[in-house]
Amino acid sequence: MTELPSSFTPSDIEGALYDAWLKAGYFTANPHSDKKPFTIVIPPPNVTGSLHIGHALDMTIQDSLIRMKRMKGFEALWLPGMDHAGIATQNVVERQLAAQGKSRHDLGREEFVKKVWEWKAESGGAILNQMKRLGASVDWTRERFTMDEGLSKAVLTIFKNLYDKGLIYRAERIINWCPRCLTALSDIEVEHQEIDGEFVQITYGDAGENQISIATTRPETMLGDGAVAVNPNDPRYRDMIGKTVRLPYVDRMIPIIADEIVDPEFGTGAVKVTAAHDPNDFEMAVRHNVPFVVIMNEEGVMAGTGTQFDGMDRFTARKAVVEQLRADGRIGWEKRPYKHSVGHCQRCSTIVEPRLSKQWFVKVAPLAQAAGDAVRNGKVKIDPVEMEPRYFDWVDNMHDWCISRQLWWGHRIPVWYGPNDEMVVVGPGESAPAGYTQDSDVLDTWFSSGLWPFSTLGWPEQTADLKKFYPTSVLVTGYDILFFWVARMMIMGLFAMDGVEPFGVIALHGLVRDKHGKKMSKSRGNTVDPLEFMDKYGSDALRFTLARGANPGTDQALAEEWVAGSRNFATKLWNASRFAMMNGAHVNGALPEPQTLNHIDQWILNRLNETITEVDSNLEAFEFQKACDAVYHFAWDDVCDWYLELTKDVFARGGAEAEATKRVLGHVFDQLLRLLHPIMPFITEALWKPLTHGESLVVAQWPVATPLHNAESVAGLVGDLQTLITEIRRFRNDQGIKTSAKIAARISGLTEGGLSAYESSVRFITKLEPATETFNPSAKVEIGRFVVEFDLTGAIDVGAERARLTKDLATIEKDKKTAEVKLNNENFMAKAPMEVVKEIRERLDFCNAEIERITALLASLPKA
RNA sequence: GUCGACGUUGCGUAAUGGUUAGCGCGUCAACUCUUACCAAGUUGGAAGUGCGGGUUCGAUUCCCGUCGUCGACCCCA
Repeated sequence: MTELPSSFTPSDIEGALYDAWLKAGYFTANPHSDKKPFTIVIPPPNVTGSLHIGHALDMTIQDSLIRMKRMKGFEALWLPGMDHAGIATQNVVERQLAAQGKSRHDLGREEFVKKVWEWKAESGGAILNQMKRLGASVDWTRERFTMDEGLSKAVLTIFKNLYDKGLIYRAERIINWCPRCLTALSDIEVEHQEIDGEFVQITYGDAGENQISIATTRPETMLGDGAVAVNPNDPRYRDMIGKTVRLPYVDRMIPIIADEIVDPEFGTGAVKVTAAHDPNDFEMAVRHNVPFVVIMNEEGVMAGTGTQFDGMDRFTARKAVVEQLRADGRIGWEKRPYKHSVGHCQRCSTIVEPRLSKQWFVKVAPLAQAAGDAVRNGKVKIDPVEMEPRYFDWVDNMHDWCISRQLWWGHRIPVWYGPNDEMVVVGPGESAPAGYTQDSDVLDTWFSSGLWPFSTLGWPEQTADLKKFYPTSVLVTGYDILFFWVARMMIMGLFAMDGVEPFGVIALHGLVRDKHGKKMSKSRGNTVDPLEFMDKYGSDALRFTLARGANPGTDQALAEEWVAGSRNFATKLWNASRFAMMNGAHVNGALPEPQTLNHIDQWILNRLNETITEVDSNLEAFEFQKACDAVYHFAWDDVCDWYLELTKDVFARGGAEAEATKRVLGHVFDQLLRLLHPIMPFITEALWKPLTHGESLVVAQWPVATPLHNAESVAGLVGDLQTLITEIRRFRNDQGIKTSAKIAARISGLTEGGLSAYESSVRFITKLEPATETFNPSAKVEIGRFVVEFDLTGAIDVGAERARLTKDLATIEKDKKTAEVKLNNENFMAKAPMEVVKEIRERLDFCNAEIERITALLASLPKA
């Protein structure tokens, strides 16, 4: 009945199955259906990106949820897309131009942007095809890009709305400036790194005038100083407050001011105030009316100081300034190297220059308040809850958000300036008055990706999609971007959608680390390529490995061996299904009434039900590891190792019992494959179709548990059967009897134990022949109420048997002692709960019985 | 600097105030047998709660300290 090849080759089936799914339109959501919606928007990967193992994990989780919900009858929408990644993308294209000896300025803005679109068409979005390899059941008909027309309109709309409400403003501030990318950066685009710098004491003022020593790590910025600050309570400097001191080289008199923020213990206790090149100094300058002196151009080159240092790069100038100071005897102590942490551009690692400039900002306080409240009042749940403090930490302490970028690739700020400094914000469909020119900057990419959960559904239009699928059900992402992106979506979603949250649950997972729990990085050389793993072991194996390692909010380790292990699981599943089908497993007609089935069939149905419950509840709770473990052990241990082995004897005997078992076997595999489908979509589909002749697992119904009445007694009976078989196997193993060797044995106690019907199965599995007339029992194993006597005709290894029994005895005696100590402890007896005391008493009784039994067995062994 | 997390067999992890601390990979041993599975499989085995103190009848679990690892945030010029 089946043509399944004898081994499983993932690459033979994956591509074809995915194409068939697409062709059938299974992933396309219908906004007009009566089904309840279940929506996930993909955290949009970068248009320049390619699939790394973190994406693979993120997508595996999302796909598993979506596929399960789809099977449960939800109108499931998983919406894919990408963001335009302003700086990263612009850098890629600029690098290409640089290779031809050109810069973007040679092309001009319009041509350059055209070039970027061309690049996107040619090489952007490689990751989308890689998602297909993974089996992602996303709705490709709804693929979105943050620079699309619709999403751009959303950006304009929200900009205007925020501006009109006074939540966007333009101001001159100190911002993080990258002198290489020539753009402003937000706080989160700056990475702090420890570097070896210098810390130098410098004396200001000439002999005969006021003099004061400051200390700095950035000597070159002295040229832009507007004041020197001291602590008002510092006795060393109290008399100097209010006086002025001469700043060398620029020959400017600057005041000595007093500010509490100055730490008398640090450095010299006197701080230079460079208002235009340091955020703290900026604050102080505002408090004390210190002038802002800009001493560098946008490329970080000294300019406008009127000194010999003009034209030098900031780091060259640093050396030159120190040399000059030293020559002039103004240097006191010098600490070099001086380790301190300095901000670097996330994209190009250039040291960030704090720079005074006019930028656009979002006033986040009221918005962040709402974003925090949505979680505080339970509208949005963060899973796991332990991650909540991190979220609050962030949203409750957010600085205003600098959203303008001096780039060409991105959404251009919709503000136009008139000839006399007039300013208008131009919304969608509006146009600027004649003679106005548009702001040349673009918006931060996060500004548009913050709109993702609703801009992708058509907002600001009131589309059917928006009505059906917003708010989205769950957002799945790594905890590492909880603040970067999630907080921004909360802010934007609550604002744009009148307080309706963008998602109900934020399900956070961890990072994928290497086998030893170390962070993967190119410099460490411990990165892994998900595509390579898919090639070698199949997508299902990679998905299963990732899902099986995923505990909410915690990092997971990954090693190639684990992926190979999952591949082995897939192979096992393949062969077990082949076995089932070869033996006539089917799903035709109703499942027989459980009470008409043999105990083994009843037992496996019950284990199936338990597994369904476990998998279902754990998937719903994002407990992927537990769900995977449950289905893995059911499939391998219960089904393959026990059930299939036990059916062999049933099939060999044939008859009505075998016919019933074929139906049960079909049902078990049918349901097992459904359960596993969200996590391993390909192999399950490939097996399920020939087994059931159904249309597709993608649209098959999710299993529902139907517990049996006598589950417990059946479980007890099969448990006894398993113990009996295991003990016989162990005996055979201890005795060094070959697996294939058949030996004669007499089994007693089966009738009393309720297992008389299974003697044939036991003998089949353990290769025991019935006792004949010449049977000569030479060894005995007691297993509870069962006794197995073997005819080994002198072949018994008494030493091995004695060693084993002695060891068992020691273990049980230790247990007995533990129990006795407790029971003899007056405090324990007085204070421990009754159930616990009862348990310990029963334990003691059990130990005594075991000791008696083992002792007797030892005594019965022939002397060595 | 501030805050946080974590320390369970060789490695990665799970659970738990009270029977015998579970699982995967690895490892050791034996086997590969009639109806599935040899880049595999079967069977059996060995091996673990960092250290010190406290609370408790009882701590791997709760508390404190310590050591170690990792992370986040911030920054003092």
